[in-house]
Amino acid sequence: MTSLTQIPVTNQLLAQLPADERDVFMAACDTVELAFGEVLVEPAGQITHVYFPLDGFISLIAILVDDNRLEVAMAGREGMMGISLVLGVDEAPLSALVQGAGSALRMEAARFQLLLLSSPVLHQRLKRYLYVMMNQLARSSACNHFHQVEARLARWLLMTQDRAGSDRLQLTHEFLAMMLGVRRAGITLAAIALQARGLIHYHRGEITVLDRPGLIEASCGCYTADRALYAKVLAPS
Amino acid sequence: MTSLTQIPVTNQLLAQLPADERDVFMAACDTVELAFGEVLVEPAGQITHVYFPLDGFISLIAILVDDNRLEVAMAGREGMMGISLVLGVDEAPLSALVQGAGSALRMEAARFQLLLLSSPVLHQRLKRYLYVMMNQLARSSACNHFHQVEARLARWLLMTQDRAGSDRLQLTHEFLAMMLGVRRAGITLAAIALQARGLIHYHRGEITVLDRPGLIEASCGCYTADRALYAKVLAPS
DNA sequence: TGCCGTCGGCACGCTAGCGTACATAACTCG
DNA sequence: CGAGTTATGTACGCTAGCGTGCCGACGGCA
Repeated sequence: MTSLTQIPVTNQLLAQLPADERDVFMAACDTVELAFGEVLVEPAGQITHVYFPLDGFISLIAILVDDNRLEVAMAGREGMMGISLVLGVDEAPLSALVQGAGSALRMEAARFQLLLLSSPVLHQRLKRYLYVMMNQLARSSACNHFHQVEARLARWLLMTQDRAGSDRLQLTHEFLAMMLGVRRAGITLAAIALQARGLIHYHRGEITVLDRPGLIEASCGCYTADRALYAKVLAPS
Repeated sequence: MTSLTQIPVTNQLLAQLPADERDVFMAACDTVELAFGEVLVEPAGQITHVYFPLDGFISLIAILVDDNRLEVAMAGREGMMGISLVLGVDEAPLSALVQGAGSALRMEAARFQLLLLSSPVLHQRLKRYLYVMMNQLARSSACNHFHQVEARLARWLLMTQDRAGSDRLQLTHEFLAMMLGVRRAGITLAAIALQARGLIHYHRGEITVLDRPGLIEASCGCYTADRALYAKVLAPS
């Protein structure tokens, strides 16, 4: 637990709350560091805390009964982890893996559910976030099915860059392969192609985004569509 | 055209409500017939009504900006259409296509949102339904990515049979291809394989399920997983 | 009875991505 | 510096599914 004063509240779900609601809410949070690779919750496990990332970010991963796994969503400073509690269910549907180290605001689950009752603006905002997530899940479903690895990789890098807030991403091909549900060798080929086009540069576990507009063009429209929906539904009112 | 059993004309989201809540709710509904092929709402369109299917059922289809489309969920008598309103958003995220003709209870959107405020049990139940849907979306995402057409077809037939309440399904290969996001020829091959194993029989637009346990075995575990989650989260309390 | 639209079987070459395996290169740490 | 570990490049044959097109069979309807 560290002091709140160090880090500005950059979580976009909390940033625009009315001052009174936000103060009460923040006072009930503590700030924690998320370590890369940390597993915050396993599927069917109990959600003990909610997390509002500040500069860390989290991959939400579906695990099938045959143990195939695929990243289905990401939660960074635009979102939160533990959204199921808004629906009154404290069982985690997905695995949550810290993908970018950094800080997050954390609150105990029971306290969160209580506070929600007296925070109408936050509550409404989280419901809208849930709506966006459902859409993104649906879109990802089709995207993963139809689009090629290179375009999906481009999309994924853009999503990660947004949440990392940096053009340098700590990512190995191996890790990317897990996220996209493809072979490591498949990522290597796609990465080579993106690098040859001057869109990224990478070297031993670090990928640098060189040409963001170019990367957007190389990605499928799903990246832009997701962003547009988020902006529309969660615009500051 | 008959089923093995008489269909109970009840929607499972409404069936177990306390009598007072249910009576109020039902009184505000009217019963409508859903015609096969009818499009209840287009993505980005406004949700004007919610539907609680009785023996009809609806496919929810994601449409990408490049016009690829894929069924991502189904709503039959176990569910509803228009769930976004529970989140306070009256814009449809997905296309809703009537896939099985039949009846449904319908209510105007504004009235639904009002009634929700005075129906705590229904409200809680619908939030739980939303939780199940999110899970199913996530699972489908991975399923569509990893599993083969034959297994996915088996899963899809089982899901459809549950909602149709009959072992005879009106389905062409063409239609199935659209739902699963594959070629018509791909469905033909998968259907031939399932028929050769004695699990189904089909003939010009009608598929009969012959061996349900066998079909479950031929499907990926995703069918069973979805059912188990629904049963757990939406069990009669 | 014959016509025609719909439905399903099948075949062709093609491509993306698979599973696997091995080689090199770059860092880490003793 | 040298040994071990990690990250990436690449190659092989293989498979599922693609896009397309054609054909026959069925069945509704005149």
